Amino acid sequence: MNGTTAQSATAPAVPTKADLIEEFAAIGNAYYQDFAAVAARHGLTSVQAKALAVLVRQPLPMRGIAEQLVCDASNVTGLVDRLETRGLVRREVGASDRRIKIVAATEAGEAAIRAVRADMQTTHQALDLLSDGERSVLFELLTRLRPVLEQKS
Amino acid sequence: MNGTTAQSATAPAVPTKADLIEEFAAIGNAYYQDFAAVAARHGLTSVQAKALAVLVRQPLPMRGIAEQLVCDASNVTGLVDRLETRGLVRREVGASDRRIKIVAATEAGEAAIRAVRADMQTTHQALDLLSDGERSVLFELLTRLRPVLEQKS
DNA sequence: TATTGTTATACTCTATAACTATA
DNA sequence: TATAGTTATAGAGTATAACAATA
Repeated sequence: MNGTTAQSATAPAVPTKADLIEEFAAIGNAYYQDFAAVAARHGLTSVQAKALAVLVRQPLPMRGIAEQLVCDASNVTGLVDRLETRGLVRREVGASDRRIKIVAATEAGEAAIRAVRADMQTTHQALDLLSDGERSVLFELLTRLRPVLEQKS
Repeated sequence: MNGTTAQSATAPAVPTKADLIEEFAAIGNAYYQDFAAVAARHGLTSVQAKALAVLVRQPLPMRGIAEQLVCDASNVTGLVDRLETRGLVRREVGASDRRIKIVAATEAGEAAIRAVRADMQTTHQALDLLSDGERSVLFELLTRLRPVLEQKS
C-alpha cells in the first residue's frame, strides 16, 4: 500500500490519506456510473435524476436547486421545464416573496426516483457483500463524513 | 432509522439496506460535486477529468473509454480530440490491430489529475475526521465493495 | 461479415451576459 | 439597488444512425 512500514502480513499498515482518497474516488465514480446508467434506462438523464432525488428530500427554489447541482441558476429553468413537462415536478409561487418559485417533486417524481434506486442492482449487490455488523460500521462512518462532505468547497 | 427494533440508545439497530443505500447515494453525490467543482476550477469538465483519471490508471482504446464513462463510443472522439488538443492525452495506433487507437495520458495529463485530487479540500476535510483505525476499517470495507461495484449493471 | 473509430444530427447540460419582475 | 427567475447564445456531453478502414 505505502511500504513505509514493515508489519506482518495479517496486520497491514494504516492506509495513507492518498490511498483512501483514491479508493473513495473509485467507489464514488463507480456508484455514479450505476446511478447514471440506471437513470438512463428509466428515461432520465443523470442530472434530471439527481435533481429529482434532491427535490424528493425537500422542495427548493430554483437557486437552491442550482446550488445542489453545482451549476449556474440559468440552467435550472430548462431542467425544471423538462421535468415539469413530464409531470415529475411542480412549480409553486413563493408565499412571502413572489419572485421565488418553489419546485417540488410530484408523486410521479417520487415514484420515478424510488424506481431508479430500487433498480441499482450493482450497488445493491456490492452492499450485499457486507455482514450486518459491517453495514453498521460503514453506515456510522459515512454518517460522520456526510455533513462535512456536503459543505461547499 | 428503521424503528423495527427497540434497543438501547447506545446500541442503535442495524441500518436497513435502504438506509445504507440512501447514505451511500448522499456520499456519492457529495463526492462527485466536490470532484466536478474542483475540476471546473482547473479548467476541466467533470467528464474530461473523469476520462483523464481513468487514463492515468491505464491506457485504453476508444471503446474502452466509452465503457468506463458509460456512454456511446461516438462521444469519445470529440472528448479525446479536446483533451489531445490541450496536450493531456495522446493517441497511439494499436500494434496488433490497426483499427484500434490506444489513448494514454501524457505527463501533463497526469499532473492535471494529481492537481485536481490534491485540491479536493472538502473530501480531504471529511476524511480528516477519521482516526487511523477508522480509516483502516473504511479502506478495507471500500476495497471489498469496489470490485463488485465496478462491474457493469 | 463483424468490429473500430469517425462523422452527422439532434437534444441536453453548462456558463456568461442581458433582461423582467419583485423586493 | 439588489435579488429571483428567465432568455439568448455558445461550447460541451449524449444517443442514434450511417460510414470508411481493417479484421
